[in-house]
Parts: sequence; structure tokens; C-alpha cells
Amino acid sequence: MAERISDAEHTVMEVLWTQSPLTANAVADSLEGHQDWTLATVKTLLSRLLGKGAVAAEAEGRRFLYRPVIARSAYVTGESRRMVDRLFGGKLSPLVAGLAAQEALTAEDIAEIEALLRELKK
Amino acid sequence: MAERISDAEHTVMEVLWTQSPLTANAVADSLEGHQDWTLATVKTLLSRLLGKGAVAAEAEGRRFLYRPVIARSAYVTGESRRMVDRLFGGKLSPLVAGLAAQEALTAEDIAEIEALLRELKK
DNA sequence: GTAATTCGATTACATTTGTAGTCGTAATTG
DNA sequence: CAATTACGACTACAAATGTAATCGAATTAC
Repeated sequence: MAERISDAEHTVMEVLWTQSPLTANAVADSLEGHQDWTLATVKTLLSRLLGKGAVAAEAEGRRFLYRPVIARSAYVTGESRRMVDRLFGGKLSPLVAGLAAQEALTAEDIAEIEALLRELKK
Repeated sequence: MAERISDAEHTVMEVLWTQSPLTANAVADSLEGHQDWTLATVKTLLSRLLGKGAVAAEAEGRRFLYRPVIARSAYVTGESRRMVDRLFGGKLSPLVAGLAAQEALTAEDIAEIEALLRELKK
């Protein structure tokens, strides 16, 4: 039933989506420099993710190897849906318009999206 | 410096973006049915929003009239940017692709976005 | 084989959030 | 004017979150 994943937890998920299974230590190492957390913090986040059923742990000797249970695509889809619903009443075009107004769209982005849409119309 | 607005607070902001200035009571009334909060809850949220500088209050006799300080467009832009950055490394096309895969895009949406993009290319 | 290290589990603790309740005072109603 | 009502301010309090420290058991290193 997919409990909400917090921002900090999401950061950990990204590591596991990139590579898994990983020990708590390996996850912490992966974050090194990018996110300055102590090992303790990473362990807490992994425990919470376990509790939420977002990751699974498989014992390897005395420690655990963690792996994502939910797929990144599913997560990302859910989150974007949530956001588009909340902010734009479910319509995507105002999002595109908003980002465009912000000049957050490069010519390349535009070309990519156009290609995508052409694909969709088939 | 734009403190984060929580979900509940955002709900209140939406009311004020629709109509303002409003008294706490009027805000609560607006939410009636849609969101079942006591007046006390709405007042708390308005106070927090005041503290965060997201709304301003102008005294009208003994009570206050609240109005948004930050524009909806600015909020929405910030949030969507945040989300697109977090989930898609700042690229919009994967978002469009994801929603499309979810069949969250109607033919109309597609047409609208295409029109938008054509406009942008000028 | 004793000391140091390494794990997961447990506990900690401040802040934010959701959701109200209470209190003192000002205004309104009789 | 007295009783009630309407307000904002302050207080409450549990859950979630960010960020760790500690503890007990296992393991590794001398």
C-alpha cells in the first residue's frame, strides 16, 4: 500500500536503484561527498525503508544486503502523478508552460518532447 | 527565503489564491465539505503560513484579512522545478514519457503541449 | 585468546506537520 | 449592563522526519 517515502529516504533509494544489493556501508560510501551522513544515519534510513516495505534485506553472513522492492519507475510515476494532480489539476500542459516560462526548457528538450508526442499519436 | 509549505498549508493557500483577502472563517467555510477541518485547525495553518511569510494579514477591526504573499505561479514553478530536478535530473521529457506510459495523457493534452512547443520555438 | 572493530537493533532528540483545544478579551445580543 | 459569541494567541500532543549515539553480540586482528 506504499507508504510515503521521505526526502532523505528517497536519496537512499536512488543509490539502491543505481546498484544493488548493497550493504549499509556500501550505501553510505556511495553517498560520500554527495550527502554527508554518518553511517548511523544511513542505517536508520535503511531500517525505515525496510519498515515501509520499500526495500528488502537478505542476510549475508552477519550483515544484510539491501535491495529495492519498489521499482524506480513505479515510484517516479506515482510521485509525478501526485504532483501534477496537486499543482495542475492533473493536466500536464500547464507544467510544460510553467517550466517554459522559467526558461527551463532547452531547444533540445523541446525537440525530445515533440518526438515523444509524435510517437504517442501513432 | 521561501520556507517550505506543507501539504495542509498548501490546501489553505489554494483557497487564498482563488479568492482573497479572506478572514480565517471565510477560509474555513471555503474548505467545508472538501476538507473537514475545525476552525482551530485552519487558524493554526494560517498562523504558520504567516510565520513562513507565505501570507500577510491586514487587520480589519478585531480580525484579520489574509492574502497570499507568494504568487501561485511562483509556488507552482518552484515545486515543479524541485520535482523535475529530483526525479528526472532536471529533464522534462522523461516526465512526459512517464505520464504517457501511464496513459495519463489524452489526445487533447498532447495537442495542447504541441501547440505550446510550437509557440516556444518561435 | 583478548582487544578492537563491525553490525544490526534500540534509543534519542529536535523539528515539522496534522489536527485541535484553551484562554483572555473584545464585540454583540438581549 | 450581563451573557454569549467570536477572535487571535498560546498551548497541546502524537506522528513523521532528519540526524545521530549507544549497546550487545559477532568477528577480526594482533
